[in-house]
Amino acid sequence: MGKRNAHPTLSDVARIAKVGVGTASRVINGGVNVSPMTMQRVESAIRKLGYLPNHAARVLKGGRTKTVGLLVPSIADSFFASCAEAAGKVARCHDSLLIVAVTNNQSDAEMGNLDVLMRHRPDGLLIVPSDSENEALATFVRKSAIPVVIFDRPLFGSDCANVVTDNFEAARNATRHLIKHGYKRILCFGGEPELYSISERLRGYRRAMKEAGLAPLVDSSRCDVAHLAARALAVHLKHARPPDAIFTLKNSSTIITFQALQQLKVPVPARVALLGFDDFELAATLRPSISVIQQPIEEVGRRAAELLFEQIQDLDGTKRYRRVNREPVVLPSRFVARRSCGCKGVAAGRKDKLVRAKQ
Amino acid sequence: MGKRNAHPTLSDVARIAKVGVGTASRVINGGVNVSPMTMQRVESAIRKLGYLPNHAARVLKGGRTKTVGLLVPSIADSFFASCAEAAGKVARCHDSLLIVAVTNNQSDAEMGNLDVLMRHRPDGLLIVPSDSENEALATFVRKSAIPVVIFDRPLFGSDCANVVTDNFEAARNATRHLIKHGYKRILCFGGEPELYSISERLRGYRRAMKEAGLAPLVDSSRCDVAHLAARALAVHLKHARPPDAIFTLKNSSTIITFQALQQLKVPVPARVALLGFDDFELAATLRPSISVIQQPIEEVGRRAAELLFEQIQDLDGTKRYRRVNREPVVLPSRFVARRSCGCKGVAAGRKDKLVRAKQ
DNA sequence: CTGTTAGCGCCTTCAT
DNA sequence: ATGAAGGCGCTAACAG
Repeated sequence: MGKRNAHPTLSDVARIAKVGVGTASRVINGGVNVSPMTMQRVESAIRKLGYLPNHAARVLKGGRTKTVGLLVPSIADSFFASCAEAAGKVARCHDSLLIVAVTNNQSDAEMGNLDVLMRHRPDGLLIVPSDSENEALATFVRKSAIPVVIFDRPLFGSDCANVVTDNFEAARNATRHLIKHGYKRILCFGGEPELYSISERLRGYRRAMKEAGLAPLVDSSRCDVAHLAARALAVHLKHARPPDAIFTLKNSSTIITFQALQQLKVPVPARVALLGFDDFELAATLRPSISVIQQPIEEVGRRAAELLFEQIQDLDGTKRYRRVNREPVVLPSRFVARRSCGCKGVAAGRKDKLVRAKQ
Repeated sequence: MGKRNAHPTLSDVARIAKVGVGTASRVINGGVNVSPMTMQRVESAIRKLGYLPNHAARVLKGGRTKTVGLLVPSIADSFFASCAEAAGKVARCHDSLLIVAVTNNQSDAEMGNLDVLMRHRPDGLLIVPSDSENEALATFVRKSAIPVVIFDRPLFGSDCANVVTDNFEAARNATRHLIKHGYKRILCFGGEPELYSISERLRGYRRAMKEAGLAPLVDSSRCDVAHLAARALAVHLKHARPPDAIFTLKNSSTIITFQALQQLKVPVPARVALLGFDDFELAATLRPSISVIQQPIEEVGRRAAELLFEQIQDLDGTKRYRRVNREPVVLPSRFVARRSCGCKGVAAGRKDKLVRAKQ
């Protein structure tokens, strides 16, 4: 029974095949300069033993670890999950695996987990910074011996590649869209403004309002909890001059707002229009369907990973890693007009493209 | 500039601190038998160098790798993403990291990725088998030198721990619920019956129907594509005796069915009731709200990981790994009555618990 | 073509 | 309390 034995080593293989370890090594590495017959013997020994190269030993020899660290706020969040999947695909193409750590958007957890991650000597790092101004993280990244790509948010003071979406422009356009519909009192709601992406969206909103000569109306009160959000909205709605449209700054805000509106029995878009940043699976199925800004989620993950592997491969050529102080890659979002903003929405019967394929 | 240098090693630290590597080693490992002064010197050297223990070297010495392999169909799927997050939390408590590989439910990719995973010598494996009857996988698992926990689905012919939900019972109960409502022609729709969990649900449905003396009505046609599903449903609805209720076997089927019904302008539940397996974020927000069976998703991931670490720790005690041929852990699902099945749903104003917290 | 050997970074005795 | 030395599994360099 070769069952549950400790892992066989290359010298086990060599012994069984009656060759030297060097030869055995050559075989697992493509078998150059090995006679066909020897090759056969070694290969059968490998099969017989169920030999698998010990990754750690290879790493120790100074090679690539064929792992990439992924440090994101959460892996259960659909946005980051999709990014992770896309990045994982790219990694697999480079024969690499993802090592995942989560931050929950907390800077202390972030640094701690980064530390743990680094012990595994990943060939590169894919990071969504919990805080774009995290000085410690920026310093770490600057000193890092391995390539790093920051995505979804920037990291100020770091000099590495960065992939984000056009939060500002997209929000500005979306707000303009609402303005074109004739709405005057557009409430900008939800989202934590300390996150860079949110603040950019907020800035886009403000800009568009200003350009149109309208007074901005912002409520950044935490709306993580549905009933709190409902209460906050109720207050706005009872105002002497209530908002005639709401622009929500993130996925969950949009959903919570919609739920609150539904609960308050406020007709959408008749009395209040709704437009959200970030698409979600059922946005087209809700009644009314929700107009949104759709970020190229998977592309964010993919591009970030591609950029990372480009740099990793650069390292193979030159001895020392030369940092390319790239301009941030800004991926365009796309406005999806559905009904909640007052548009007629997509033609009936034409199915709307979902954000991501369910399997 | 200590910038972008290769990783400093323990002997670098020792040199700077003017001590032997042995002493330096003792310091990073808790510092027993080290004088406070030496300790200081070494610690400052560590900080100065930004030293991080090389994981690979430790592994090579024969210790734990502090990594757990996670092999799932997809990480973008909300079910597995939530499982992964929960498992990751448990792993972190054990000072371990998750190495992720995806299978896309394809057996060949599965074995290949498993191979890559194993090179990293994870301390244990968390697997969702792409196919419960995958003989190769079962054999691998049986021979595996490290603990394995299979979850979400069983793996026949493997003797390891298994965490699943009560697919059969939950489906049976749900079907009974529909029957209690008085529906006679209940269509069971969607889901690929080759997946064990789906087939169990189907079995539960059949059982309940049989017990009630009703004729089962099953349509397992692929409903991955919305318009195909719509067409299939349209056919059923045009039937001389159309179904008066639909029981969908998985998340995406439920959603697609709902969309199709909406498009066909079939009133729910008035003309056709709907009940789905698996909750989803907006199930309570759709009109009508969708009654579902809610699986304890995070608990699946958590329990699987806990079971795994139990076994990993067992290994520390005994030399050899003793396989505990555990009974499968069956986690109970919960029926959530909303309106689509004909129930009055949760009290208005009471917010429904979401499947998972958005952040 | 093939065998032998020197480390990679670390931890663990074993002396001191 | 500390330093020295062996070896974990592997690859690359060198000798045959």
